[in-house]
Amino acid sequence: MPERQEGESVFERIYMVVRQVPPGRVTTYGQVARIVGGCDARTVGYAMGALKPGMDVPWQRVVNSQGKISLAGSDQRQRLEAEGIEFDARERIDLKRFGWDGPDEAWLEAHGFDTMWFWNR
DNA sequence: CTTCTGACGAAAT
DNA sequence: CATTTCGCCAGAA
Repeated sequence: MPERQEGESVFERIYMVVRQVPPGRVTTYGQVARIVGGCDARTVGYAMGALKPGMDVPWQRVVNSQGKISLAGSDQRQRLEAEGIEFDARERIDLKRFGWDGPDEAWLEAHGFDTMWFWNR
């Protein structure tokens, strides 16, 4: 079974996964937590909140399970629209259209994540 | 060492 | 639909 590498905190593994989300697609706090394993959606939120300038993580591509933006008063919506993502009249993103499928099995394997996620996704 | 504090989610009520 | 509850974090005070 996959184990965390020495020196890799849960936050660092969360950032690794979020960096895999391509422009024009979004993931959710819960989905990232399921991929990383060993943490929950709340932890992913904490990790995003702990980002510091220069960390190069596409935080704008992480939205909540309802397809809405959780961080009010930011330019998150503008950033996403600039990538081609559309919002409906209720400020929601259609996850069926813009949701990310998640990393492929090879990537999970190469980075020490549980590949069972791939089959349970 | 303890307490507090944040970008969440699913289920039960 | 609105609330409540509780769950594998990290850094600052």
